[in-house]
Amino acid sequence: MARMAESGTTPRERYRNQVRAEAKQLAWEQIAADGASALSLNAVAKRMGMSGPALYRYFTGRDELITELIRDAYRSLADTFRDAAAAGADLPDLARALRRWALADPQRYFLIYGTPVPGYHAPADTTTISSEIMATLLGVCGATDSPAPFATALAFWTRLHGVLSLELAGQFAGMDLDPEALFEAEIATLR
Amino acid sequence: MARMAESGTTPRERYRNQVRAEAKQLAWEQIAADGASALSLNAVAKRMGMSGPALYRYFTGRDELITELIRDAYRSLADTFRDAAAAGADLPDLARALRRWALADPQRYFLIYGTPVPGYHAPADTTTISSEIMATLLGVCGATDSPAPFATALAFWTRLHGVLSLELAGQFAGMDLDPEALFEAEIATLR
DNA sequence: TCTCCATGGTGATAGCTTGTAACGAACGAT
DNA sequence: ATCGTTCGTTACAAGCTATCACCATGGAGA
Repeated sequence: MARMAESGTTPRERYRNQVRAEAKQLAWEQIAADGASALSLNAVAKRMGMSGPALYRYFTGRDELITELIRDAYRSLADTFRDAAAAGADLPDLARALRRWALADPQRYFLIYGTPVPGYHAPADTTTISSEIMATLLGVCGATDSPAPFATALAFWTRLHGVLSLELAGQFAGMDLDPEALFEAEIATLR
Repeated sequence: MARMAESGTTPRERYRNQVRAEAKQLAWEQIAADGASALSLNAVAKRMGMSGPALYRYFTGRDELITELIRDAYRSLADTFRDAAAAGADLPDLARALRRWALADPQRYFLIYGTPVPGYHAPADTTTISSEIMATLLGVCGATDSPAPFATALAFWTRLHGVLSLELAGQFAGMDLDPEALFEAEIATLR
């Protein structure tokens, strides 16, 4: 075993990472189609051309795969926020970036902010990324010299999650509403 | 077959309703403990002392049981709102009644306003009850002579759902926050 | 180059789930 | 008392998670 520069550049590890990545990709598709509760390791494995238990060489079980997806979702949102902030976004810009990110894959949003599973406890590093997200948000609130940055950040979080999650859940369906206008209206309340 | 006054007062129907009610009760307990996705017809049946497939005489399948629970949840919330409104509640009172109702059984709240299952389509009568809930809310908004009742009702819905769902999901866990104070602060924004 | 072992893939198996089918018992209406 | 609907049972198919034993392969070192 050559230990090899510690970054996974061993041919074996490269292949391993490739398989894991492909599995996660298919898992995302399955989740987008039928929701997280319908995610099946077996189905993913078969779609990859290998038989059931093979995937257990790559993930200890269904839980680890889902946890990995949750981690990726957090990471993706954190990156989106970081990029927006780095580009000099103000609060409305950040809000719209959030909505775009959520609309791109609603189930990904719900994986983070949706109905919690009573038994599940998020691993430490996801809560770390969560803090990173809040920190970025707080930074933008501070840069916009709002009177109370922390209160503004909280309002950003709770109010935008309110409209956004209801929109994504399709709760505005029947009633004749424009979700985007509603979202913009909530943005306008943030100071 | 005696057709009997059309209300289920036939001994057979009484028993049937009883079994259905007990099954739903156990289902609620199971959902409160492990979430809706972990609801198992089999487990409910066994807990009732009867063997697996017996429950299929009472529910066409898992979906019908869950749909029934969703219906009951809507009904319960509609009643809570109706009672509050009848007791002359103003907007803050109604908001606090909502929070109490949600905290009493978070999974019941999420059954209505939580992560949607991509395939599932709610039956017509639940959307009817949903409208009833919105109507009650709109009525209270009108009675409090707010400038724009509909806009106020919408803000009530989206903002309170925002804080409440994050609280119920445990998203405020790590950070040193008082959910009730946060909820009250959002109430104060409703005019 | 050859050996050898960790790695990866397979089928078999246990135990759970949803649901259907076939059979027998019980209950109630006539 | 009879007779048919309803109810509960066991048996079964198909799917899932997850573990196991076994076999092939590929890369690291001699």
